[in-house]
Amino acid sequence: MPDDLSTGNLWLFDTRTRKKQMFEPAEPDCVTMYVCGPTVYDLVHIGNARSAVVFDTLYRVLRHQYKRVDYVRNITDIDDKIIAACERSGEAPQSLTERYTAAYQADMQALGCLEPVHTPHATDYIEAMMSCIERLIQADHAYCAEGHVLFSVPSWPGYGSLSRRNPDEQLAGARIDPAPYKRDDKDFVLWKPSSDDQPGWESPWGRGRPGWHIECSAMSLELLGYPIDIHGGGSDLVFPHHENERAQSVCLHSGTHEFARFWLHNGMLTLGQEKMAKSRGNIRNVRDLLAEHTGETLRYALLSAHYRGPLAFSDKLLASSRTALFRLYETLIEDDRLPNEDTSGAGAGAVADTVWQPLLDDLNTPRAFAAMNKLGREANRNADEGRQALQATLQTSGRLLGLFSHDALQAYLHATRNLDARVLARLKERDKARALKDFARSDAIRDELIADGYEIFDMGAAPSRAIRPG
RNA sequence: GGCUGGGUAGCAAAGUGGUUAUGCAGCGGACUGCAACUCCGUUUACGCCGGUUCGAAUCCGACCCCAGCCUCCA
Repeated sequence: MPDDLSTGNLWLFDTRTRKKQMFEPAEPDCVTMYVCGPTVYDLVHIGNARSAVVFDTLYRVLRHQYKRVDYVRNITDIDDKIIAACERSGEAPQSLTERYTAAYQADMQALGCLEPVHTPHATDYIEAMMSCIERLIQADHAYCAEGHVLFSVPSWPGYGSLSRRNPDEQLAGARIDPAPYKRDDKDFVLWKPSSDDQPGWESPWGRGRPGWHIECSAMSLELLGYPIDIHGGGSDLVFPHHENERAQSVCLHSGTHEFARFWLHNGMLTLGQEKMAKSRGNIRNVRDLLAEHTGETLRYALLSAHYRGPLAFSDKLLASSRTALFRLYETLIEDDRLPNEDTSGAGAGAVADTVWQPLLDDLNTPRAFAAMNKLGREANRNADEGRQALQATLQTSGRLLGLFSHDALQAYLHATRNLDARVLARLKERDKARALKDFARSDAIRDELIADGYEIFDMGAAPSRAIRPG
């Protein structure tokens, strides 16, 4: 257990060493982080979003601590699944990938994710990939066979140490038929031939397209250099994707210099008892969820568990997240006004130490949330001076986690306070009836408004109010 | 079969040798004409069996169960 938390250092759990380690960038004040983004052949589901939200939160924490954070999240826009989707629908690949890239970016923005510093599209880096492949061939880590270029797994003894697998002990049977042109069953594709009707690029090995793993090696090298500080992604990418990516990248650098100083992996969302996955048909896509919930509700739900563990996703979770979040909104909103902000929009207070410390401890968002809830309660308990300071601290702390954005608060304010004339009139009527102690009448009006989805608040001597939390 | 993680109250989820996690839900109270909101209090816990210890949910050992990866996957 890190004793040095009090020193203000960030500790992160590294998949490769299976240890929580103190993080420091290789270059002081400049952090490089690469996170695997989506393959854009469909709308993303909430499980995909978890990865984006988790690493966005880490990005925010890093930005809070370091002057510069070069954060890259790629878009895979060349892939067999894209080709298959186009064959089914008849749509051109570029049109399909552009559509789903835009959808992804809109969805992630709705979830409060900041735009990464770079969002490279794989198809813009084909040259870089070919150059990597060429170098791997020259270094005898790759070979050509029947229009394919394959990475030779036995050529690098370090293979398997990220995912802690002994390649020889993996279940050999019941998999895809081992391609006859592979020297070793474990070898994987760097470049594969494309038929005339498939997307492809001319290369020294014929017209073809890159394998999945080489994309990330090439783009991270191109944009962030070598090595990088942090490589992130879902835990289902550890093997084979990150294992392969690491093998390629390390073999491009003499086979001895480590590629990523920290490997971070977020856990899976489960729906019922199973992992949420397209292949199981149990997905909830972000687009549909956003029709029923705010982006911040989804974000709160996704961050309510520690990023490395599984999270049981359900409508109940969303409902409780929404209630909890709206309660915090009400704590921040005073007299139907948004809280004060400084010019940067960061919020007027400082981040609470009780929120910050858990984040430094391997991004413990549940503990940070617990601290925020305590701040909120403390603020509600305080009538005056203390209240404002606590509100400011709460707001700034939430902002750090990508919550309480100006837009979200304003939208909430608008949605809950924007009462039509009929409702206002009924409220007034009810206040009048109450003043006359005509409670049968006042309660009838209240029941009517509640039936319409309003919550009624009596304010003592002041006029009563209604909001509609939706 | 190999490799990872898990099993904490109604639900979700932190914590990890002795001290309230937290949120939602429930219950009781204050407030209220009654409610709601808010606040205060509070009921349900640490898979099973042993062991170590003054003390274990937390450490050790065995066992049971669950999930993920080994094939595209966040």
